[in-house]
Amino acid sequence: MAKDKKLVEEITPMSEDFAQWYTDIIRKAELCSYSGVRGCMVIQPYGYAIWENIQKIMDKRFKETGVQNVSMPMFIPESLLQREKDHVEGFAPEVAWVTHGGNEKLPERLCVRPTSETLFCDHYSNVIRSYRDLPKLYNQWCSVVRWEKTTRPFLRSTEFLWQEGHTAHATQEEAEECTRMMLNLYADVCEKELAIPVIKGQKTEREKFAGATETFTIESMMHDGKALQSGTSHNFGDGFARAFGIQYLDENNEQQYVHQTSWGVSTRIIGAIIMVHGDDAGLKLPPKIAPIQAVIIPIAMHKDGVLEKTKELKERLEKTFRVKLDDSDKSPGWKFSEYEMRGVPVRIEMGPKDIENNQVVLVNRVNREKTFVSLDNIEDELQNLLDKIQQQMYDAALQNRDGKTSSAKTYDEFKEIIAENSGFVKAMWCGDEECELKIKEDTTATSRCIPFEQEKISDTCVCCGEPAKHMVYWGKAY
RNA sequence: CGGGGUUUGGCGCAGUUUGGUAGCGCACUUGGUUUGGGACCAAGGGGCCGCAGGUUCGAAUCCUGUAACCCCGACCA
Repeated sequence: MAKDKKLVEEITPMSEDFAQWYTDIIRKAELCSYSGVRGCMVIQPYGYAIWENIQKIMDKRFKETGVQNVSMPMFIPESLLQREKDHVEGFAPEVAWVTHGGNEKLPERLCVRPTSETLFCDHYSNVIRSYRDLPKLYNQWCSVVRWEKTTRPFLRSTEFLWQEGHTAHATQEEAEECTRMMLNLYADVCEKELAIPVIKGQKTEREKFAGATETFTIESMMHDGKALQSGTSHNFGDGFARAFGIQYLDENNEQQYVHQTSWGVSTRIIGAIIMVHGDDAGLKLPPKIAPIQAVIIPIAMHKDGVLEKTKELKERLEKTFRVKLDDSDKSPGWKFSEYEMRGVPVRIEMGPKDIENNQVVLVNRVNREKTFVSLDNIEDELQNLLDKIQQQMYDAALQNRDGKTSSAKTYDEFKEIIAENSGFVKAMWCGDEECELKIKEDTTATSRCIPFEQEKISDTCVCCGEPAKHMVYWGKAY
């Protein structure tokens, strides 16, 4: 259709330039815009509303597991940051420093938190005395700052919003269990609420968090086949506890070190939602987190009491759903495209013909399928359609991922797949960091994770041919 | 931090080669006609040409410096 052409002019087609498509979507849908500070973005109302919905869902789930919210300072004294060796080495290159308070030079410079392990540890060392004080299950919603070399909206910005959970436990088993539980929680939120299928697994030594004994991750695949680490959960063992002196007296009156975890999900997940679900017409938002679940478009709204009827419908539906009525004097066609671009899952058209027949038209954002439904049971029909869309989006994302996942037995095969079509490659690995590095140098692909669900592709490492220890997902990543 | 590109009303661009005081489309405002896939007519408003120096009677245009953004690599959520 000729009109469709005009529509896509404003959004670069994915197939032409995926990166430009991503930037176009963000700008056109008004998710965020650049600010006066390099790499820092203004998250606009529509983008922030998505974050708020994710927050609500996750916060509720955290609390169901006994987690409490707290707020930590945004500054970390340099000496505190340096307490744990691996941690400071990991983060020091990318921290911002505060050197002055007013006109006075500070006696010790303060780092703007890149993550808050050290603050939580310092606090825990002050408040934990007895096994009766454990576990501590804290979380905070905040922003952190990392002076990244290159930035991209949502995916990598200098300052970003996230939640960081930090827990302290009496035993290693408890900490390990918590680490896995939170990873499962993240995976469940991604799959059930955001309609993003994920692969759960463990990061290799090389890819794990600075200071952790083990890092678990959920990896998702974007529409272009690239991987995005979408959430992580770390087990710290007692490493931080030893560095910060976090000890408690156990039941036998003996001093013990606590075992800790931390886990986080950031606004990067919004980037995942955009890149997993979107298409050339714009965003597609999963109904469960869409700020607007259905938009009502009046047709010929100055005729036959259309406007009044659509207002009535809005008041009726907003008791159950997040709905918007667009009664601006833009043409209906403009509105159709606009709300598709903004990813609103369902469009409800209501015009004189519909009013005459006591019906409305529901249009599915995923496939533009139209259904005529009676006003009598509109609530049920809308709920069914939203559920259906949620499922369709998950299925489509899963299909895309599976279609771009392959396995390789030989190194030539491996290199060929990575070079031709980006995506996940399942291949065996000997466990040696040398091979990981070589693969990265040869192909730019990195180990995404050692999945919990192992398969045996072959007996030997895809790179060096030595006996294999694990099956690993490899891929190019954001 | 390396290699490449861009920067001119809100957005997208032309103008730069050959210096002469800024233009187009969309968006915006007002009025009217419209409305089932980005409507039409008419009248308006809006730009220290990224920033700082320099050359010149005169700079968006030439020279120097600098910043931001985008893409490709190295580092990360």
